[in-house]
Amino acid sequence: MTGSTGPRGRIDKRQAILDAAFTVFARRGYAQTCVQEIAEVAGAAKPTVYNHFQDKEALFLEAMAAAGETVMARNLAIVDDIHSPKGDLGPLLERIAHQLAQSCCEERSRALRALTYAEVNHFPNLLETVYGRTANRLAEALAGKLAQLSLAGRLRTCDPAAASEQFLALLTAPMETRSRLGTRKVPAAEAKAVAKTAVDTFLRAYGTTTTNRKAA
Amino acid sequence: MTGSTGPRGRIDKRQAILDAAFTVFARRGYAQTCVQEIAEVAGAAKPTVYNHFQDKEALFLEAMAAAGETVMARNLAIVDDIHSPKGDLGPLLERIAHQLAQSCCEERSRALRALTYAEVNHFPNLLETVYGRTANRLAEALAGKLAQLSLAGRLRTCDPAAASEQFLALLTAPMETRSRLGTRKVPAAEAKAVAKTAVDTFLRAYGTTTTNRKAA
Amino acid sequence: MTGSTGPRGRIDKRQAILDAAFTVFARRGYAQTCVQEIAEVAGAAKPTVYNHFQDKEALFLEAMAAAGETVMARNLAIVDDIHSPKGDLGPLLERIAHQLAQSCCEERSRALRALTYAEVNHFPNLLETVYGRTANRLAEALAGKLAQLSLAGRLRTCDPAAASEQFLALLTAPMETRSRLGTRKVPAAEAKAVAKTAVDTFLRAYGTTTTNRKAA
Amino acid sequence: MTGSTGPRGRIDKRQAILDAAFTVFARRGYAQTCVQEIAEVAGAAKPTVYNHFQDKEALFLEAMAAAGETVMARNLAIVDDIHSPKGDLGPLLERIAHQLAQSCCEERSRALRALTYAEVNHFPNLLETVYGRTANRLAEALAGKLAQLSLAGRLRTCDPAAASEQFLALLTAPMETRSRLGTRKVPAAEAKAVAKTAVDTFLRAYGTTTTNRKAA
DNA sequence: TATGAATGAGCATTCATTCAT
DNA sequence: AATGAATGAATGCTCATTCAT
Repeated sequence: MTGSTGPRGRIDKRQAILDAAFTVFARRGYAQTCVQEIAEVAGAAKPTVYNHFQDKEALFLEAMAAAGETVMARNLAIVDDIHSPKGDLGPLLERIAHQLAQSCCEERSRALRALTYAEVNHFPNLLETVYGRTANRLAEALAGKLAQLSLAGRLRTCDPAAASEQFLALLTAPMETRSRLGTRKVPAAEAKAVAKTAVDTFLRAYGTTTTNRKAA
Repeated sequence: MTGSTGPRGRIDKRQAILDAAFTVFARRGYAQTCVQEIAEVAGAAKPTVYNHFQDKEALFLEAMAAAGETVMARNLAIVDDIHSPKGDLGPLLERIAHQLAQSCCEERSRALRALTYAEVNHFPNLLETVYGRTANRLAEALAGKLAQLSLAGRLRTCDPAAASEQFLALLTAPMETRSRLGTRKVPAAEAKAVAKTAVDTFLRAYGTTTTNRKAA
Repeated sequence: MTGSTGPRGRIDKRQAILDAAFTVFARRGYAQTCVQEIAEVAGAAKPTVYNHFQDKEALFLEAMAAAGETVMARNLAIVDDIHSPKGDLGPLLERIAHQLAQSCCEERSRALRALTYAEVNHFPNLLETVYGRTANRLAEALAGKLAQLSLAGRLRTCDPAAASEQFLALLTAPMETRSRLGTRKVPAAEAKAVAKTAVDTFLRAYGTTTTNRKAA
Repeated sequence: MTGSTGPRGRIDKRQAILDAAFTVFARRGYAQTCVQEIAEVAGAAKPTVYNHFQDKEALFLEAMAAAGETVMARNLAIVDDIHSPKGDLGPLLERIAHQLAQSCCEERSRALRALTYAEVNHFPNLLETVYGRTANRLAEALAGKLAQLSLAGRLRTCDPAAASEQFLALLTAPMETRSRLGTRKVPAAEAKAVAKTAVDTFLRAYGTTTTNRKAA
């Protein structure tokens, strides 16, 4: 017995609306999205949407924040796997890089970026609620890990923030191009190659002799 | 003598509308833009807009293509300045990098990217008419230059396309972050620092001993 | 007690819009009619019109069909009164003719004809949905009655369809002229005279000796 | 020498516009017609139309009047052929009837009727300038001829106006139906049959023994 | 005279939002 | 809480008409 459907129903409905909202916003953009379609996708009536959210703007911001939360959690989990390995650093970083590449190409992630980009003029809050909590947060987490590797002597002494920024740059920018702004699915092999090339360049720039790169 | 203003009126009006259109589309996004505002900014009446362009979509696409043309021309001109210098490669690349960084942060450039990103689902043509003619074209031009440097022994043997892709990645992605998706003007000093760091990493990864980097 | 006004509201509104639509279309013609005026006449807001009908075209077609339905019902009822009388056929036919003359001069009927005539090029469907269900249907019903009279020996043997066609022609065409295409109300006396002359000619052409016309 | 093309050109242009106007008005109806299309069909520019005619309304009225003139002339010519024949009246009337049937089915004629019908509310003048000069005028001319036949003893004593009215009614109303309001071309054979049936009924009602009908 | 260009006014249609149930 | 119905406010687009050449 899961209990009465009363309070549970509400929560589910609210969540369903949030999910539907992000889906439709992602598909059409903010202005082209009509609340009617969100309601339909959520399996609710239009007024129900307004019972849960103040208006279209609020719904958009909440849906974006929620999606940002999800994306960030996944990315942080990936980065959190970084540790100072006993052997080569390369394979570890490549695995991480590949996972991040996959993650940033996934639909929700792409939509989040596109919507933020498109609407940041109209909703400056997105910078904090979304960008700050995803891109920035990820860069910080990665910087932390890189600092540890640096202290452990596995990377040369450097500004971890800059290193993190460049690691992500070498990863995300090429993936963006390869996916044609997200309109094309990047084959796993290509994503792996991008990750490998990124790590290769990264280690050439930031590695130490103890990094034990193959090339060394 | 600039000639009579007679026939000029037409061309100027059309151009004025195109310019106004890009300005307003950049400010508001495609759907939030109303033709009325474009007309006002262009100093014309609404029907005049429709005399020159089929409809809002066509106007958007033409305005985007024109802006893409402009942006591309500037970027290509910057890259075209690359040559095999007698002395250090570093200063040359840093100058190029700085100019590109400035260029990609400039308003038109940013708006073009944001609008393409936001509307590529609705107007798949943008991929060709805008993205292909700006980002891709720039990457190709840079790859050509890097290939020459490689042949000249100033860069290690490498895949010039990959090198180009990474050079641009190290430049544009950090600038994107620093400018907070274009909502903040990046100080010249910061842009210069980004350029320097990018070139530093690039040369560590792709330079040769004859590159004569300071660090060497 | 007519019951709660709750669910009625919907049906009434829709009907009110249909009625208003026909009124305004009749007054102005299809293209000159603006939905705004229909809404006003119906006591509704413009979007309400669009909640009930797909678009202006659909509204027009439904309003025409509904009006056709009404007109047809009345005309069929009139014709249905024809029977084989014991005495003279003349008075009966004259009564019927007079009623039909009145009916086809009435505003709704005239408007239906005029609108069908005017828009049949743009809405070929009108031929079926309106013309077929009014003019044609009436002619068929009358033909049936005339066939019965013929079998009863009250009319000479003839093609009932042709007789029906001519009976109606003798009635409607003159009424059309007399009413100046519907811009003038035909006095009852004049309508009666038209009916009488029509029946007179009809019986001269189709009557038998047992018809017992005065002239006989 | 036909002289300079100056004044001639103007006249031709004006006529071309009038013709084009009627063509397009007939095709689309008054309100749906845009001056642009008239200009195109006439091979002129829009302002040229306004150089010749005050505005759209004036153009419409003139085009209608001109078309009415043409139609009337043809119909009067047909009726004018009626004379008191030596032999049977039937064949003569049938020939006349057939010609009138053809004439009233012809495109210009139909369009004139439909447009008058549709716009008589908006342009009451049409009643005089068009209807009066076509339908009424035709009925009068025919009445004159029938009066002569009556005096000549070839038709029974009667009200010639009523006889004329009914003759035309028996002709035009069925043709209207058969042509599905002008959307279908009535085959010559069918038109001939309608004419024959009309004349048959007419002579049964208005003929005399000297009419020498076959049936007699 | 004829015309390319420009415009004021208007209209169908959509949509976010609110009532009444 | 959820919804069918209703609406005020926009917005894209068209068209009759007028300038300026």
